[in-house]
This record gives sequence, C-alpha cells and structure tokens, in this order.
Amino acid sequence: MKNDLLTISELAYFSRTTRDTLLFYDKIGLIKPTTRTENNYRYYSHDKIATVNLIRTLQMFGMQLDEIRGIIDHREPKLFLEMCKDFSKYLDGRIDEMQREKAVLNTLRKMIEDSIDINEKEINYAYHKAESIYIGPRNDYSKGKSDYDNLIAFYEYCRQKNPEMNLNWAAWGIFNGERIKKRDWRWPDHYYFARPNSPDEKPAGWYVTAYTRGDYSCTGDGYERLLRYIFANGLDIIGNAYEDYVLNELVEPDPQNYLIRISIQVTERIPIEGSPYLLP
Amino acid sequence: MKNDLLTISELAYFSRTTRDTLLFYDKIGLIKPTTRTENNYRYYSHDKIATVNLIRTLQMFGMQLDEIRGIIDHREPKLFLEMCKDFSKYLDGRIDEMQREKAVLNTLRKMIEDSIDINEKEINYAYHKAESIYIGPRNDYSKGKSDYDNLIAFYEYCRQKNPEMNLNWAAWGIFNGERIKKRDWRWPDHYYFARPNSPDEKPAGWYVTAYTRGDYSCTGDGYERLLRYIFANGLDIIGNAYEDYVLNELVEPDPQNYLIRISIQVTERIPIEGSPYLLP
DNA sequence: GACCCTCCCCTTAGGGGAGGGTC
DNA sequence: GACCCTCCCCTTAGGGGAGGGTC
Repeated sequence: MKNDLLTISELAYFSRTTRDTLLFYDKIGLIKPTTRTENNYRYYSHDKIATVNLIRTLQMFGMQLDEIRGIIDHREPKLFLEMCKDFSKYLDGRIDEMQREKAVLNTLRKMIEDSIDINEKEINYAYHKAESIYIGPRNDYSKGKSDYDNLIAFYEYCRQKNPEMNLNWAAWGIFNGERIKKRDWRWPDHYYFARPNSPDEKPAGWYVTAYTRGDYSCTGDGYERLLRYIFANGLDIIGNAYEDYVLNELVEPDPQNYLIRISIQVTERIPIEGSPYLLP
Repeated sequence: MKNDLLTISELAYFSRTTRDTLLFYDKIGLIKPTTRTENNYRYYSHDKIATVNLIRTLQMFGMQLDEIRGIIDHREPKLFLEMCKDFSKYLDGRIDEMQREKAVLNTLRKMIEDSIDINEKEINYAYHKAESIYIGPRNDYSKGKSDYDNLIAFYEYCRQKNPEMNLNWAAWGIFNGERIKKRDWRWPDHYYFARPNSPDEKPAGWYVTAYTRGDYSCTGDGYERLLRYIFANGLDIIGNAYEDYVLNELVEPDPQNYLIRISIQVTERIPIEGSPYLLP
C-alpha cells in the first residue's frame, strides 16, 4: 500500500472478488485504476471498493456489464427505486412459479412412487378427489394434422396464456367418455398438465383405473379391460378418460417399458345387500 | 418426411427447439440422426422428440450437457426420484432466500423513500418497533486491523453460517452506547444486515435519530447534535447506536452526498405536567 | 422457393497458465 | 518469496452468417 492506495490484490480482497476480475474490469473499461506507476503497476483508491459492490448488486438485478457501464456514472435514488420495484416484481413471479414447479414435481413423484408396486393387470375402482389441472384447447385433427401438431399447438397456447409457465413436463391426454364408449381412443381430445391453482379441474368422483405398458399408441388393451370391468360391474361412463404417462421418456430409455395410467370417470356403484362393495 | 422419419427442421419444430441446437447436439454426440442419406441429410425417428424433452428437463434440473450425455442412457425411476428430491430441496432453498431478498429490498426501498423529504438538521425522537437483524461478531481492531478487514471478516462469518445468504447489500454498523457517551464513534463494534427471521434484533424502544451527509467517516457532526439533544432533554443513552447507510454507493456517485442515519436507543421521556411530550 | 449441408466466427464473464519483471 | 505485468488460450450452449448443393 502506498499513499493510501490499494494494489490490485488488496482491492480484490477488500471487495471480495478476484484479481482476474479486476484485470478484466480494467480491460473493458469498467473500473480503471486510479493511477499506474511507471512500471505499470495498478493502484486503486479506497472508493473503488464501493464500485465493485455496486457492480455486484447490479449484476444481481440481472444486468450485464455492458448496461452497468452505462449506468454506473448516472446513479440516483429514483433510478434505484425503479430497479428495486422491477426486481421485486421479478422475484414475486419467480417465487410463484417455483412453488408451482414444486407442486408439479411432487405430483410426478407421487405418481411414479405409486406405480412401483402396482399389479399391472388389476383394475382399481375408487373415489378420486378433485385435482387442479390446466386443459388445452380442443385438438384439431383435420387436414392431416397429427397429434404432434396438436401438442405443439397446446404448448403454444400455454405459452401465450402464461409466458412464465414451465413447459418441460410431459403433457397428458383427455378423451371424451362418449368416444371411449365407441372404442375410439386413438387420439386425445385435449392435452393437459398437472398444475396447482389452475382454472380447470379433473372433477371429484368415482373412477376406474388401469395401467398399460408400452408406448403411447398401445393403450387399446387397457381400455378393453376397463370396458369389460365397467360392463361386468353394471357401471356407466359419465365423464372423461384421463391418460397419465407415468413412466415416460424421463425415466425409461425403452418406449416398450413406458407405463400409462388410464382413469375413466364412472357412476357410483350402489352397494347391494350382502355383496362386497368392491369386486375382488 | 420419408419412411416416417423427420428432417432436422421437423424435429426442431416438434420438440420446440431450433435447427441450430440439433446441429450442435449432433456435433457433440448428444443426439445423432437415426440415419443420414448419401447427400448427408439428417433424418430422425419420432422418439427423438422425447429425447429432446428429456434433455430440456434435465437442463432445468441444473445439469450440463456433459452430465446429461452420461445419464441419458442410464435412465431409471429411482434415479429420477432422487433428482426430483434434490431439485425440490433446491427450490425450497431458493424460494426461502428470494423471500428474504424481497424483504431486504423493501427495507432498503422504504429507507430511501423516507429519506427523500427529511429535514437533515432535525432530530427525531420516537418509539421504534423491534426489527429482525443479523449481527456479526465483535470487531477486532488490534494489530493494525482496519474497518475493511473487519468487514471482510463479517462477510466471511456470514458466508460460513449461512452459505445461501446474499451478501451484496451494504452492511451497517452498531456502536456500543457507552462508547458514544465517551465520544468515540470512529469504528463500529459490530456490522449488521437487515434480515428477516434472524436470531438477533434491534430492540424495541425509544430512539433519537439524526442524519448526516458525507462519507462513512463524517458522522461526528451527527453524533454531536444527538448528544446535545439528549442532554438538553434530560434523556440517557441506554442501548446501542445504529448507523444505516441510507444513500450509499448504490444510489450516489459522489461520496460527499452519502446520507447516513444514526439512531441511538435512549430512555423514555416522562411527560411533565403542562409541557409538550416532544420538543418542537 | 424452401430446405439441407459444411465451415467459420461470435457471445458472457471471467479462469488458468506461461514467461518475465518488481517490493 | 510474494506480488506485479502482458500475452494467449479456454469454458457453455448455442446463434448467425457465407457459400454451395438438393426436394
């Protein structure tokens, strides 16, 4: 230290950064040394510590060094208050979205965990609580449009309605119950995401559930078993069918091992005197 | 489309990415085309759509492409559940920290806003509610250690106790009241941060507050005015002095314009019959 | 005309040396 | 011996052309 000036390493220490960073800031003209001696050594005044702090804070607000260079000599309280407000709003949005992501993650997790000890051939008949979901527009298969085209349209729809939305989770399918009765389960009528606090819901009620193994076009076997069960037990389809892709590309390299869960909303079974409420 | 294979642009469309990205993935061997024709055109099978989705999801979990390449052929439910748990924990931590950041931001904002229409020469005597703050260890000025050294030690202390903590906000100073009585206000005894849900607090009680303008070494004038006020009004110092750097390097290019707020905890004034409770 | 290919250069914010001089 | 300097190369995940061939 000479004349109360700091060497480059001292400044790095006091401003909790590295010598390399300061060399870089010098190079791009963001923080120039207060003076350079004849042997080219850099010396900095103490107030550069504050400048480094300022830069770090502005970086935290999401600014690039280029912008920061523009702003650094035009600081003023009003501007800072504006940035605070913006950043606060940004934090609100991120917090909100992260909370949603967590909820979706837990849904996925529970679904996978539940699937580990299922009996694949068993049909389940049970009451389901309502679930908040996000339903896309009705799919359009005219003019040779494929299910992929519809998936793209669904993602596009989500992005427009809700730009913050995380679109990386697999979308699932909804099939109108009337179509299932006609044994037409090739393509879903809607795509949907699990998503808390959404305007839509999968309604509460009684559902029959089956699992099928294989890729997304191999659901026929599951539907056949469900229809047989429904018929044998005097039930009736009164809502939609939901396909959830439980084990999918996220966890299974081989499409032949994908696991799909199909749930169809049906009538409540009226208990009959002397007979068990649920079939074995 | 030929033989049910996708061209590179079709795959890009269906997997909501760009042609450039797929060229890049081919180059680094992350997704190779299913086949290449003699003229070097790339053709992809449909299941590559799932692969792109997988990559995007793993990226969201914070993975680099290098790691992803290692994992992509070893997918399995257990591994995915692990990653879900890790990511969920990470989200919890980030949400928590962002909420704290927001609160700190609001404190800063309120302080700056409050300072806009103050009368700089006025002394304020008022009851303050308790505030949650984060206090560092006692500063050590032996062996020529500077206040900067102590600030570094404070930051280091914070980082060790709480690695997630955001350290970019200005730290403020605490001065023992007994030292203030002896007119020794050169260096703070502790540094502290505003921080909600901290173990420490600035206690509730009666405080006298003054503002001073100038850099961090120009606080003498403020303390002198406060001591005169305290004496003139028959008050006594019964707690610490807190220096808050209201307008600092974040908002003011010129250190001569920094604004510092000094609050000292004092006795409650007993109202005297016929006299106003507060001095003008 | 729209789509495909292969080079090749560019971006952010520094980090990591090598080779040589200075407190 | 610890610190300083100036080159120079490297990193991530692609984006943006140029120049030439193909559906």
